[in-house]
Formats: sequence, C-alpha cells, structure tokens
Amino acid sequence: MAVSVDKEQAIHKAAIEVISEYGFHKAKMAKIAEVAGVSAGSLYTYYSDKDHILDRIFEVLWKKDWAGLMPLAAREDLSPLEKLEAAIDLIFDVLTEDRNLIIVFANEFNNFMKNKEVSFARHYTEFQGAFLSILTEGQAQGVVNPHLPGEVICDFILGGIRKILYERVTSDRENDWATLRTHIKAMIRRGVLV
Amino acid sequence: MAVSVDKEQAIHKAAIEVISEYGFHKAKMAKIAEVAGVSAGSLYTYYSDKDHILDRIFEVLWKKDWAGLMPLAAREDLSPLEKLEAAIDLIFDVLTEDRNLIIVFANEFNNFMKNKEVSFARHYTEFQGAFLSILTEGQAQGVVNPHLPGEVICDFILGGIRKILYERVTSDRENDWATLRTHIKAMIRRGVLV
DNA sequence: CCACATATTGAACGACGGTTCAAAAATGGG
DNA sequence: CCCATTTTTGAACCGTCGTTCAATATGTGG
Repeated sequence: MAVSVDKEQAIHKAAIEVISEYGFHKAKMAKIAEVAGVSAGSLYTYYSDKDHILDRIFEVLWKKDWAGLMPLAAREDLSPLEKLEAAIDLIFDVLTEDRNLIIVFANEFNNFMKNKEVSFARHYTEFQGAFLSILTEGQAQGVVNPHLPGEVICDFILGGIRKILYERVTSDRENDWATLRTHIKAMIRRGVLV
Repeated sequence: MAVSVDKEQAIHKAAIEVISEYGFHKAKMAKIAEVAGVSAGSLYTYYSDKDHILDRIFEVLWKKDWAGLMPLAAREDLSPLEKLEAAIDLIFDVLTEDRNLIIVFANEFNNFMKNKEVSFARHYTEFQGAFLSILTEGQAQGVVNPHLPGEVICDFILGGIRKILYERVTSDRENDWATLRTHIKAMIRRGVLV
C-alpha cells in the first residue's frame, strides 16, 4: 500500500484554502483535514507538522517561479525589456492559477520566512537574483534607468504586484487579469505621468 | 491613582518591538510585559486583550497617515503631482520613524484585518480614498495617465513602498531614506525605462 | 497619618489545538 | 483467501500561553 499522491494533493489544496480563509495561525489542522477529506491523523502521514504544510506550499510556488525564470533570464534572443515583461507574466501565471494562493502568499510569506529554515530558500534567492540580473542587463544596455538601484526596482515591482493581486482577489469584483497585466507593465515602463 | 500614560506608551512600544521580532502569534504577552517593564497582569489594565494591543498599534499608525493626508488632498495650492509626492513623503515619515513598525505593518496588517472589526477601519478607508482622489484629480487635469485605473496605481505604489521599506529594514545595511524617496518618486513618475 | 481607591503583581487556571498512537481498515502478493 | 504490511482513524494527550484574580503595593484626599 503506497501513500497516495491524491491525498497529498488534496491536503495541499485544502491547506491553501483553509489558510487563505483564516490565516496560518487560526487555520486548524482538523479543518484542513476535514476539507481535504481525511482524518486529522492522516495529515501526519504526508507532512511532519503544520509548518511543513506551509513550507511545501511555498516550495511548490517558488519552484515554479524559479523553473520559469532561470532559463528566461539566460536567453539571448530576447531584449531585457522583453525578459522583464515575460517575468511579470510568469509571476502572474503562477499566482493567478489559484486565488487562494495569492492570499496565502500575500499574508503568510514574510512571517513564515522569519527565524526559520525553509526548504525553498535557494529557489527564492535565485529567483530574486535572476530577476535582478534582468534589470542589471537592461541598465548595461542603456534601456533601464541606471540611476535606480536594481534592488529598489525589483522590490517595488514585486511588492506592487503582490498588493494589486491581493486587493483584487479580496474584493468580489470580476478580474480581467490580461488587462491588469498590460496596466502594470505600462506603469513599470513609463510611470504614471502622461 | 491614575493609570499611567508612560506605562501605556511603554507597552505600546514594547509590543511593536516584540511583535516585529517574533510575529504576532509567537509574540508572548509575558515577553511584551517584560520588555515594557511591567507584569503580565498589568497589560490588562491598559488593553483588553492581545488583539487590542495590535489594533491600537495600527490605529495610531493610520490616524497619523489619515491626519496628514486628509488636509493635504484638499489643498488647492498644490498640483496633483506635488500632492502625490507629499503623500509619499508622509507614508515614509510615519513608517520610518520606527524600523520595527515597518516590520509589524508589513507582516501583520493584512492578516489582522481579516474577518475582524478593527478600530481604525474608517481612517484606513478614508486614507485610501484620499490617496485615490489625488490620482483621479491628476487624471482629470491631464497629468496622470488616464488609461491606468486609479486603484491599480494606488495599490502598486503602496505595495511597492511597503516591500521596499521592509526589505531595507530587514537587511542590516545602512539606509538612506532621503535618496530612497527620490528613487521611488522617480520610478512612479517616469517608470524604469531610460 | 489614616482609610479608601486604584494600580500592580505573578502564580494559577483553563481552553485551545497540534500531535500522538493503539486499534481498525485497506491493500496486495503469493 | 490469508497474512504481512502499510495506511487511516479519531479520541485522548499534553504543552503552551492568554487571561484571571486574590493579595499586595502605591498613591490620594481629608
């Protein structure tokens, strides 16, 4: 009898749902189990403890982002600007797959990284590094403003996207992700002035 | 024998410090009391419960922002762009007053607002409304890009600033807030392209 | 300086919820 | 169809704090 991938998936998905609704702290193991359709004890067949569940959620998230961005940053057939926009698309694609994931990411990520070993540290760090390298390349080629520190641009973009997605997903309005992307890209390229 | 303002202040400050270090959930009442230099029981002379302490932290924060932004947005002697930059300065001033406050804000704010009555709801909402009105005014006067939805600009700016401040304050580098402001303003005005 | 009111203390309480584990169920090879 | 093995169950356990409160200290008005 092999452990079931289905159940691990079910727990993974249920955890995202429950944590997005209550926040990590108030998300009870019993509730996650209930939503996943397993017993409380079964959670411990697939995860060592509560932290491990959230760690795994972020691991999957950052592995996707990392796997997408690393080859992208290295491509020679794209201009830095094209890469930057592709990177933004990538982040959008990964996050907008599941509205609850956006909420979990926006609310729990920073706190979870605090004073703790996380399994996705390398992927996260390398993702940031790759994103930064795209900007640096853009500056070297004279298309990105060289007076702005790359880290500042990087944080501003990622922080801005995070909040935009969170606010949109939290309101009950319908979301047109495609249009939103073009707005964000326009803002990043040319700012808000006419 | 009147309750002491000093002690309430001490608890307020200690709470920001302890919560910034451990996160709200792992911040223990006993630890807050210890740092504040009072006993655990004394916390309950000044605050009804743990939530109340954090509620108060955000109430003070948003009252400052609100009190600064409301009159600013209404001024007729400033252009929308000047108001926008003054608003950014305001947010900077309020947050950079205390590095721990930035951390608490970045990590706990969203979660704390979830499914809960908060005392600062009105100040927060009106702050956002005032910020948005500055942008709308700018669009009406033809200085802000009318194709970008005001809410998107608003969220992008606030989310971007939050992450920038958080990352800077979390690293151990020295921070030059004045230069950082000009970079952020430049990015907002003209984007990242040359 | 006394009596009263209010503040402070910190040990003890009790609820909560993550985790455990013995028992039961499921699986599958021979 | 059995038996060995692995998985699942869920009630019980138990450590962790947020909170309480009786005792004590502190301050104040008369």
